[in-house]
Amino acid sequence: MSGTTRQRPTHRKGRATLTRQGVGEAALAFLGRHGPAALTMRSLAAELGVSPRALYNYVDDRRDLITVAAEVFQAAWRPPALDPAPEAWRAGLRAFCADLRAHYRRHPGMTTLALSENITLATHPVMLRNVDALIGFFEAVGLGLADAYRACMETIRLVVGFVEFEDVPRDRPPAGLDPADLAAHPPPWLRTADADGLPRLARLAELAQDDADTRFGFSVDVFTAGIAARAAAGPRRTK
Amino acid sequence: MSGTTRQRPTHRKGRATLTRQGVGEAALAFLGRHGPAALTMRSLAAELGVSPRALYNYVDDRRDLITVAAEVFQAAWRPPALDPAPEAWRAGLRAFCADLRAHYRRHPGMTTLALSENITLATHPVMLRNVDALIGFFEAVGLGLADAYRACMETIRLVVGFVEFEDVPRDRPPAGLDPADLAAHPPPWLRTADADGLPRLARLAELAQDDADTRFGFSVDVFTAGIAARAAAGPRRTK
DNA sequence: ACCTGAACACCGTTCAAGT
DNA sequence: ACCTGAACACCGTTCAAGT
Repeated sequence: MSGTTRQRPTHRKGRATLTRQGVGEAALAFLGRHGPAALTMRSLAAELGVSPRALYNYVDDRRDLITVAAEVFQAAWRPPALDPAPEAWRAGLRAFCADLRAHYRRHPGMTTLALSENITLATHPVMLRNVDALIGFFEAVGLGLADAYRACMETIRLVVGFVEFEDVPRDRPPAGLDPADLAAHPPPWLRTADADGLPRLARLAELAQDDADTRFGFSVDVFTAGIAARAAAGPRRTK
Repeated sequence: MSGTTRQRPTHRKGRATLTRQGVGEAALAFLGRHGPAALTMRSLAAELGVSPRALYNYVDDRRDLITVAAEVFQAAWRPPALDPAPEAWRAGLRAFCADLRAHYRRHPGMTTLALSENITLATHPVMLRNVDALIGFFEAVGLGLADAYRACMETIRLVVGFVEFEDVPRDRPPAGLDPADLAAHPPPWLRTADADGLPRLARLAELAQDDADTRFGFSVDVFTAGIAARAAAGPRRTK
C-alpha cells in the first residue's frame, strides 16, 4: 500500500512496450487508416517497429488480434442516454441508432473483418452495460423482457447491416469502381433495366435520388413503428 | 438458319470445357461443401482438374470469380408469390422472408464472401425481376414508390443480416468454439454477467431459451408492423 | 522474458512456353 | 485458343537462437 510495487518497464529500446491492449489499439487504428485488407500480421508489426513474431507474444493469432481490436472498438462507444417517456422514446431511439451508425463508420472494416473471421461478438464490460441499458429501454417502452432482448439485438443488426451494405461500399469504394456509380441511388444496375416486365424499376429511374441518411431514416422509422405496435399490444405478448 | 452453326466443343481431354458460368457454378458448389476460407483459386482449380492459371481465362481475378458465383446464386432463387390483399400480405411477406433466409443458408459463406470482397450486389436478370416484384408488392400494400423501394432493400438487408449474424456462426461454427455455446440464446457471454448494475441481463438468464426461428420471426413481425403503420399513413408520405 | 531472422507451407497472379 | 509449369511477391505461423 505504501511502497512502490515493481512496475513493468513502459519502454524498451525507445519504443513503448507492447501489451495485448496496445496491440489491439494499434490494429484498430491501422484499420481506420488502411482498411481491412491491409491489416496483416506483418504490416502491423512493421507499423509498430517490431518483427512479426513479436506480436504472437501478446495475441494467439490473427483471429485473436481482431477480437482484441473489436473489444477496444466496442469499449470506445458511449451511447446517448435513452428516455423511455411516451413522447420522447422514438426520437431517442432514432438518435441512438444514428450515433451507433456513426461509431461504426468511424472504423470502416471493423464489422467486415469480424464477420469474415467469424468473431463471435466480443464481450467488453462497457458493451454489456450498453446492452443492458438498451434492453431496459425497450422494457420501459412496453415490451416484455424476451421481446426487449430481441429488439435490442435487432437494433444492433439493423444498424450494422446498414453500415455494412450501404455505407462501407461508399465510404471506402473498391478499387476498380466508379465512386459516382456507388453514390447514385437507386444504383445504375437497377436503372439500366429496360422496361420489359420491370415496370417499377423503370419508374424508379425518374425519382429524385435518395441519400443514405434518408434511407437509414426510413429503416429506423419502420423499426420504431413496429416496436410501437408491439408495445401497444401489451407486454404479455411474450410467450 | 438451316445449317449447323459451328459449336464450341463441350469436352476436352475427357473433362467438360470450362466456361465462365461453369466456373461460377463450381465455385458456388465448392463454397457449400468447404466454406468460404477454403475457396482459393488453387483449390478450385484442383477440384476442376486444371491448373490455377486456366481459371484466369474465364474470370479476371478472385473477386470476379466470386461475383460470378454470386450471380449464379441469385439466379437460383425463385421467391414465393406475394399477394398484397389486405388479409394476406402479412403472412405472404413472412413466407417470403423465410424462403429467402433458407436460400441463403443453403449456401453458407456466400454473403460473408461478397461482403469481405466488397462485391456490389451482382445483378442478374432473375434478380431484377424479383426486386421489381417486391417493390410492386410494397406499393400495392400502400407505400409510395420511393418507400416501396426502400422497404424492398430493407427486407433483403434484414434477412441477410440475420443469416450473417445469427445463422452462419451456428450452422458453420468457427474451429475453436463449443457449438453448444453458440446454440445457446441468450449466449453465455451475456449470461455470465454478475448482477452489478446489469439487472436485465441477470433476469435474462432465467428465461427460456430462444431458438433462431423465434428470433427471426420477431424481427420480421416488427418489420411487418412497421410497414403496416407506414402504409396506413398513406402513400403521400413519400416526400 | 521478449525479441530477431530464417524458414515452411501456403496464397493470388503473371510470364514464357507448349499444343 | 487454351493450356501447363515455373516464378514472383506476398501471406500466417513456427523454429531455433540470441540478449
